[in-house]
Amino acid sequence: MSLKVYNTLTRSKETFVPITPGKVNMYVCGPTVYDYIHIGNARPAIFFDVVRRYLESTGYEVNYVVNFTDVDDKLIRKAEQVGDTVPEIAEKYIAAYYEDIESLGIRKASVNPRVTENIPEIVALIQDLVDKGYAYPSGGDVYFRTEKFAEYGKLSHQNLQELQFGIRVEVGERKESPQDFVLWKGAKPGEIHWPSPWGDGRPGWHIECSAMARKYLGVTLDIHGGGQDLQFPHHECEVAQSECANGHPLANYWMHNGYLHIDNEKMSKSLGNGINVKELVKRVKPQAIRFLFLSTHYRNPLNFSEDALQQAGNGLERIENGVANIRHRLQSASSGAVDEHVRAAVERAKKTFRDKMDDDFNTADAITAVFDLIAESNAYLAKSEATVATLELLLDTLREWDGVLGILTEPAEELLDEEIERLIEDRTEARKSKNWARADEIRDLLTAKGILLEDTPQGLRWRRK
RNA sequence: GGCGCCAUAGCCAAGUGGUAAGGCAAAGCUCUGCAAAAGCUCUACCCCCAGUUCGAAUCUGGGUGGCGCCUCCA
Repeated sequence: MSLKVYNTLTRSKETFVPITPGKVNMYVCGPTVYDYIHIGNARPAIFFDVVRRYLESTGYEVNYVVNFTDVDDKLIRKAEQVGDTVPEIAEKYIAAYYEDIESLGIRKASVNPRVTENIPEIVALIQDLVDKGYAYPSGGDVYFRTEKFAEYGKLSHQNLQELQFGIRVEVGERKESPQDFVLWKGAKPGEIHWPSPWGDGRPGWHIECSAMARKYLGVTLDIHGGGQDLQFPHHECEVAQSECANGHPLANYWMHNGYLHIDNEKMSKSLGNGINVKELVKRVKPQAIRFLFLSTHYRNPLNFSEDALQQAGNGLERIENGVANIRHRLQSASSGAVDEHVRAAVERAKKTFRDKMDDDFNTADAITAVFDLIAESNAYLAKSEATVATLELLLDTLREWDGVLGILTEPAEELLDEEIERLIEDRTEARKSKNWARADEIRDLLTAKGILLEDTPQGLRWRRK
């Protein structure tokens, strides 16, 4: 089975065929760095990280570009509020962004281009559009002449005539038509600005992605991703700009992840229900967050709640226990061939995992393959004999999957302090002499310290709870 | 006004024509000195009504309820 991707452009699942065999160019809209990222930002970050990892795991070389919008109204406002410059604000939140994505196990993109470092490319692109008659300067701004692009609306499936303008945002006075959008904004006095043929100013929001996508990945991308909320107007405008300038499709596959709600409400600043990644990872295991996000299909809305988080954490623990069970058994396993029943189960599970991921990245179903294999593994572990080869096969498989999902932590070899070591030994002695009272006393003592003791047929083991 | 999404067990959630995956939680059992881990068992008139079909959670029509976008939210 080959990879199928749901394409927003055609509203259907299509077989994925990259432009260059073996390579994938992927562009995902990144954050506007005026604040810490919240869990709504984390959803696409995690999901597209998984897309990238999966593509790589199947042999593709992925060139993954995520931009930073490091100058815009929000940054300018923030800078005014706190008395810093726009670049200072950007620097601060870009650093925070890197910390946050790392804490969530999100790998860095191949490139993270910034708007402010690509002004010449942006100006050149606007100039190109002006020259071709798709854009016009007006009062220091430059606007895109939307009705000149007949295909405008093809991505979000909107009809230009049916759109109602000015519902949410006021229509600018300098526009020829209300549906036109800004490519270059003339600077107000004192604002950060760059020179351009139309006067000092800064790029509009949409143009940056068109310019950077072209610069770093070429005129046509294999995959362009982002949150559903970007579909219109942002991505629609990108399509218009890029396709008018380049004469080629901007992207072959458009992928949009669904919204994230909090307690069944849309997450928004006005409701004050936003949750910072930084805050969250302090009290919740990052892997549990990934697990939660990946247990719902990416195009469906995801409701984020404490309850859901707790459930995800419990589910994850089952997988972690399964892995720990294998590791522990490894110490007492014998040499010998791989168990045939397990080998067959591994093959089955691998096929399921791959088929499900190939089906438009159905991570929710792929995770069931993980649970199935954990169940097989636990059953095998219950047998009196276990071979190292079999256990290694199980671990390798789980590791391979985790290379895609990123939901497991490799436990560091941790040493206990001497006092605890001594207590554990005392307890072992107490148990030998059937001094249950003393044994339980020590168990309770250690439990209070967050250390859980488990007596298994293969001997004692402990873990942190 | 236009475009679109969602509704499946107590909770989360796959499945989009062949008779309801998986996880969490709860309960019971097995194993166990105790505990943990694990295993087993158990839980669904798929929002409603009508239609198409040999067969519908799945397709069509009509409802009900919730939600989103319509020019600077991921």
